[in-house]
Amino acid sequence: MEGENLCSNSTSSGSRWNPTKEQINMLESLYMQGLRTPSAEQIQQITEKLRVYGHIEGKNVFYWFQNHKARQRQKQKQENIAYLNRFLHTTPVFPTYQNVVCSPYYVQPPQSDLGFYSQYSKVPVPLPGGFNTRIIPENIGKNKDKVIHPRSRNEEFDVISNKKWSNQETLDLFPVHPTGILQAKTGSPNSAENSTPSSPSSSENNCIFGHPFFDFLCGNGPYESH
Amino acid sequence: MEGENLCSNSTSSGSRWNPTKEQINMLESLYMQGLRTPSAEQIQQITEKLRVYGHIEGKNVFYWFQNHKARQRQKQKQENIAYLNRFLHTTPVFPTYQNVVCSPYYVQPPQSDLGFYSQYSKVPVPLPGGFNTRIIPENIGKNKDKVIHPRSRNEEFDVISNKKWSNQETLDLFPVHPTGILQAKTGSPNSAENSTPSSPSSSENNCIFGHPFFDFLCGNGPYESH
DNA sequence: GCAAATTAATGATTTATTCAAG
DNA sequence: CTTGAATAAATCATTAATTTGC
Repeated sequence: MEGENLCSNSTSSGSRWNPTKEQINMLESLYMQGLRTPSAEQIQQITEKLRVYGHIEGKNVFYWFQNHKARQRQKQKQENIAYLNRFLHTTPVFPTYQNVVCSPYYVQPPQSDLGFYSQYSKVPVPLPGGFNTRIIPENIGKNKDKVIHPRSRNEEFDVISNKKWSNQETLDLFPVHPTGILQAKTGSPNSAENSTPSSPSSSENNCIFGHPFFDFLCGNGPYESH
Repeated sequence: MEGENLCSNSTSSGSRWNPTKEQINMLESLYMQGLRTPSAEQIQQITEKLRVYGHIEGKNVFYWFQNHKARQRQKQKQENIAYLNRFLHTTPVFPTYQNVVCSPYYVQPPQSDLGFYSQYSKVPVPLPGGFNTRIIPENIGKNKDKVIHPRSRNEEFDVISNKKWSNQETLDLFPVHPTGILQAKTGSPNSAENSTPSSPSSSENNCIFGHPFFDFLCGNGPYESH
């Protein structure tokens, strides 16, 4: 607990970077400030700053952000799902919002990258039940499968959506009993957490607001092929 | 104020849904949690929950999310533009980050889908400088194309070590001394240093979460936690 | 109290996507 | 339609925690 700098590789030649507490604290601090994908310049500067605490290279900083971002995202996803489940299944009343709003559950995502652009932050999020069915008003109770097509997004409102709604089986994400609490905190990294590799996602759909549902839903026919 | 339930169409036969305050509050709450494009199941459940406050159908929920998402996006876009303008025209220096970070301008993107996919929330955030170079470790210093190889990690760090990484000119993002105080740098921003659209500076923001903020930036002193 | 044996974290790589150019 | 840049997702591998037997 004392010699902090005994850091990592100072001794072990250097198999892998082993950050010191100070380094971690600072990196987390930056992350919290909103930094997500530092540019080369930023990495460089950060690295130099952190070097006073022990050996470190730019790539370590780069990887740290990559990993941290990805893992925070996973954690957040779990929490969000848990929250939603609780909401849908147990809360008769809603969090009223006036006091709440910034729900604790949703802290992470602020993705506002401070200085980066985040390529795509899509995280399909495997919804438990056979969700992702079709959301159109009409279908709201039924399901269909129609895959739409990818990439035709528009700036304003994306218009498309590609998803594959398959009817999956109900994952047990949603607890049967309302009493489930979100203790979450997964325990095993090993197992596959996201079993669904590619669930596509879609985007916002088009729906034409003037129309009574249907057309757009079902009638997605025309979309260009990219 | 009194009869909340006089909700919508109770009177007008049913021309169109007229949400009650409670319904709106709840919908917004969900939206804030990150919900963007609820699945059919979710819509169904939400609808049932909200029904206690007045007439409502699944399609209403569906449309509400569609509209709300679109409108929020528009609003955000305007704000981003406004920010950029401010940034480009007035701030010579970089927001140091220490105080800044959670920029207000960039609030929207939180997109962490609860169960939705967020297509891409790209808001490229016009980075001023010509950042966005390449951040990969290899490149971090090197330029080239040496692609490292798959799994030959023993090799030491083939190419990756960043060597040339250091010759950049120091951007003044980070104060030179770890002990620096957070008075930000205000130094000289010459280059493109900005990658962070950050906040307007407002005043207080620093210490947030228990983290030291960039000590390293400002230099509050290293301390270890735990 | 150790140190081998397990398990949990997390650093480092690889692979797949996505989108923009050409 | 092809290719390259950028990065998210998945995976691999090593280190730190912890557990367990002595």
